[in-house]
Amino acid sequence: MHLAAFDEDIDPTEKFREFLQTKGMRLTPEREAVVTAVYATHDHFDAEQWVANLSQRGRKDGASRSTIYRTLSLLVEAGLLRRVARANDREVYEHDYGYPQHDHLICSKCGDMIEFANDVISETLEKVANAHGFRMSGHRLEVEGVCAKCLRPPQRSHRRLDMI
Amino acid sequence: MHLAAFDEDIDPTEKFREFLQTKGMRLTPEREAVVTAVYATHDHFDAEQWVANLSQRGRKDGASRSTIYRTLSLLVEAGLLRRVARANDREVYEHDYGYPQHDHLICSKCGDMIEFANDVISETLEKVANAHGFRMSGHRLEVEGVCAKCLRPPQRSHRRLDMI
DNA sequence: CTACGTGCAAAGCTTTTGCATGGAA
DNA sequence: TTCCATGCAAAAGCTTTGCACGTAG
Repeated sequence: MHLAAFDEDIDPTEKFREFLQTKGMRLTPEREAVVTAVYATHDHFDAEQWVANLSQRGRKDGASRSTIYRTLSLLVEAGLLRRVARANDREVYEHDYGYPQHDHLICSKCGDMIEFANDVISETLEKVANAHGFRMSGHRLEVEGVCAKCLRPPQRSHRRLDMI
Repeated sequence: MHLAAFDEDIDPTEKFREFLQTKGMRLTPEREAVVTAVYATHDHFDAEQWVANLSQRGRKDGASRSTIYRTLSLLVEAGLLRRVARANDREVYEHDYGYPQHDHLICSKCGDMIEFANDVISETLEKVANAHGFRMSGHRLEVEGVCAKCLRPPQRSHRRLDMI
């Protein structure tokens, strides 16, 4: 699946530097540490996860809590990250650059977030927005329910239902 | 537009009382004050709005902050309310009983929430969920962007752009 | 030398909770 | 008398901010 387009082949750090430049800001070692860290894998994450990780490291390899929060906001502004849901009262982030648009099924039992891509939804939203003269810049769709894994009755203890 | 179905013709307070009974709880004057208040109009609202309003009133006509928060959660459980978005760091609620399913366009300029109903979206979500063996219980869809009103250049002060 | 950045600690906010008091059944 | 409820004040928990100090250009 190759969805890369126009500017999506330069790496996130570079894209971030460009964004910062347009705002008269610099790509500091701390900011770079944050981009590198969050782009190392395509997992969903929240701010505290990286605070725990990055605020321990040496000076030029990590960043403080304040800097992490400030940088995450900048990354969202830059179009590199997307605030995609909320779990345990924390904002959940994910990459918004270099990956195809998608939404999530969120399991209320185990918290798992299952990604799915569906063109019908985005097309429909376009139409609805147009019909209202609304200029859509993005959306956030959280589908709540129980995932297949959690629906399967526990294998260990049979007959558990009888206990209820 | 008459969408009322099976049990949707008894009033919210009564439905709440039934729900509470199944949990061995009572419909107190405080709880009743909350249901009545939030069901008086079909507007979107957040908890603090009603804290400001109801916590001022006399004993049996209002409710304290704690009771309001606790009651709102019960109303969500009961299927009477739905947490539909988040604005200014507050949970936004709306009726989930007696009104057809819908989602929202949220203007990032003025904060306005425009309701829209679209069957294609719910149908698509059903399909996606089924395909993943996911039992969907609901969803939350927030479409971000700028509404028609805010897109129109301000009429009052012409040439405002020159001032920037 | 001037502006931008960082880190720390404190503040800000919404929402939740512990606890003592009060009331319904 | 036994639970369920309320209200108050405090706690919790994430995120933001004021401020003093550094440092790049």
